[in-house]
Amino acid sequence: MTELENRYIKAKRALFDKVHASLNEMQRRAVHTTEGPLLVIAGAGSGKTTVLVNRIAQIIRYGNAYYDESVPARLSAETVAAFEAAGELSAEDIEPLLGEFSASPCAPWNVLAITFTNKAAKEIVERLSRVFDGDDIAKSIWAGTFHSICMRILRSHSEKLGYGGTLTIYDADDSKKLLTAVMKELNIDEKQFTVRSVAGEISRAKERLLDPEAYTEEATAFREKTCAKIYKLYQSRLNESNALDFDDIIMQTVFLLRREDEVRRYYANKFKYICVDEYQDTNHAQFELCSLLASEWRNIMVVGDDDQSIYRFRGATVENILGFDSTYPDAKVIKLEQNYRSSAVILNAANAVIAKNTKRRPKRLWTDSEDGENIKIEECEDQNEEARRIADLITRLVAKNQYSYRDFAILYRVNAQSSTIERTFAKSGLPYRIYGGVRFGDRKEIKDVVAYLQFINNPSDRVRLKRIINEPKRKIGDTTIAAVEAIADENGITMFEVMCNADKYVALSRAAKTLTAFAEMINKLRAMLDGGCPLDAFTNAVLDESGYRQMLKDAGEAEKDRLENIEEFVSGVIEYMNNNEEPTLTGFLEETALVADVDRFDESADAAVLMTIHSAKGIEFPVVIIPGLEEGIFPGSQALIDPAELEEERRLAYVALTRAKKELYLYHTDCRLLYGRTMRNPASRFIGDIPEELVTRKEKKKSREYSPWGNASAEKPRVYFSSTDGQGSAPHADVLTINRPVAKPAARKDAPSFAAGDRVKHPAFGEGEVLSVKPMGSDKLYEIIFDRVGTKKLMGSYAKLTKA
DNA sequence: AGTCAGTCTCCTTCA
DNA sequence: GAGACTGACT
Repeated sequence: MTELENRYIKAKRALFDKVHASLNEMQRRAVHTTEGPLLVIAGAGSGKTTVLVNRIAQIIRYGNAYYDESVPARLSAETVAAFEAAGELSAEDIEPLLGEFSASPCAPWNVLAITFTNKAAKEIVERLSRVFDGDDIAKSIWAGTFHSICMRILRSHSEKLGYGGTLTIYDADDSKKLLTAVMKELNIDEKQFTVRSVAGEISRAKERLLDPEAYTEEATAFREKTCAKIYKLYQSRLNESNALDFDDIIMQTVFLLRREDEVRRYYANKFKYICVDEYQDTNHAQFELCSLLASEWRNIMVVGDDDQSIYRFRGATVENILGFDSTYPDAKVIKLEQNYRSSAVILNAANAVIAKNTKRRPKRLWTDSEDGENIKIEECEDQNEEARRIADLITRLVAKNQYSYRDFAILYRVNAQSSTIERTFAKSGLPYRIYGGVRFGDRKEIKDVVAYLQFINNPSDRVRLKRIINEPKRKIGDTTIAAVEAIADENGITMFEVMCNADKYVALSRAAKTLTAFAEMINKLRAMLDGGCPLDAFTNAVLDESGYRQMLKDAGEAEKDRLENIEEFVSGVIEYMNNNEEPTLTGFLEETALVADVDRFDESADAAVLMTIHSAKGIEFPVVIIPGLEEGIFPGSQALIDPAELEEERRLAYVALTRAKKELYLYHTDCRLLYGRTMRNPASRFIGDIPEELVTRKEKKKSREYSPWGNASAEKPRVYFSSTDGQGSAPHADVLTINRPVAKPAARKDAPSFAAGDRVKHPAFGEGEVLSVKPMGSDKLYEIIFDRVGTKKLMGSYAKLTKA
């Protein structure tokens, strides 16, 4: 290397260091390592997304310019002259020279970024738009979930797939329905083989890229052989309906790339740079997909944290991230261990808990930040006291103006824990939001309407046909449906074709009229669509022609919510039309299938957040509260017998602890009512793993005082905040006194009172209407239906209600 | 075909 | 303890 070249490289690197001056050393190294396989182990809160975004920006701006090999064979006369004039070139001087001849900048569409959630993909695109000051570049990179990327590939090569007509995606619910039908058809004993377990088995087979034939070959035990039979029929039923389940989307893409070498070469050449987020959550099929896509350029970067692998139960294999450097022996490994999120105390506690795992890459997070508050551990009598203490804590800290409600997150192991907490919060008027539960797209009415659209779009879809054929009621019962299906199978045609010609089949004579009427309606709607009817008008036509809307209207008050949801769905269609230049029904349906929820999680509301630890991954909160730290709950009961399961629970605990920025509160109880049973469990081993010097324990009140009714299941405590004067309607007068919160939420003696029918406003829940008022001592319990969040019960003196 | 009562199940979850 | 599901009855 000549003297000049050395000076050139030095100047070049100075430039890149300057561009990324805000990053730390390791982050910068990750951003600059653009060539070859790269594994980035990104600890919790270590700036993973920042690295990902900056690295993609670096690639698009400068290609492989950082690298020595990218020194031009001969520096141009211009550069040589520049060096001669300046002696040493500064960072600024080198930039214009760089782009011209040494770097090979990379077109954005040659970059592929794969994530697990739409939210993560969206965040990458948004942050890139900010870097490039506009959408154009950010929108042209291929960024998306595994499933959306695969659908994009599958769609472009549908002719090679062997599916005829329009593809349909079956969600977990549809798949289970089909599976139930298949198992019934094969006379499988439902006691011995639950749909749930068989669905899991097939899902795992697909994750391991075993098609029915390959799976059958592997099957030895009776159980596997039975599953093989089911899998075979299930898969052929999917094919008949032109349907893919979620696992198919990945598996069929891998098969396509393996089978069609020119397709593989096309994508592998196209994607010069590949980034995979949350690599610890990938399964075998996803691993294989990445390998195939990276097979030409081998510029594959994977980011993840083996300590945060918490999806083993859905097929993720930590081995992918643990073994990345043996899959790619030339891989560079960079660890991001500086944490920018949590206090030192929180971080040390998390380190101590995770250190007990054996299957992990050794690492230790560190931080520059201060020690911070000790971790508080509280022991309670039962889940009711636990919930009350949590409510008190939040109320107290908010009253001190230390935090707002939105700064608190209550993270639990199982959803069943949420109900007690929710009830307690509602009673004290403490604003909260629950994440999880029934999603918009999972609601029956939405699934029904989507099924109509799916069926019109793809009339071979049997599962959706069965869903809508008698909804609203058309007097087409199970017997008729079974007859139609049998005829379709015999003649190798679709059920819909049978229905169109129902009058020609003797077996259907009785139902022929209703069947043809249904078929005509579908054909009419199909014609509207083909005639270019806009999607929103079309959706409305479907709702009217099918009688679905009328059915809900007729039900009146009982189905008011559903009717509203349907109208919201139509708004969703309009939104899709506004966001897409060429809106199509197929496009809309695919988006609905792959985008779980239009984030209905209102981040702006000032309310405490309730969610499972799993759904909290990737989010941070100033104060994290973890209830239920008991053996058998967290770690869960299965973990007590299975060491691998225990390691997963430990990782889950690590994720939970590292969500906290400033303060951490851990709760455990002596006895707990869960799933209708009262249990007594010792405190979680994870509590014991935290070094004592980081902990402040809060003494339990003497149990005699706290539990006058003894066994929690013996008598249910009712209302604790029943009145401000102690004369309430609680079962025991002393209960009321003793259970009064240590620091009560600010009760308002002057609280305005409302009557049923009044419109009221709540700081967190928004506006609503009072449904009923029950006097409780000197206070009132309101049942209010809020416009946005539904019905809540609130105590008048605690809830900050105003007239709307 | 629809309703009601008894039965069963229950971890975590994204596409 | 709650919700989903099943099966018998009308």
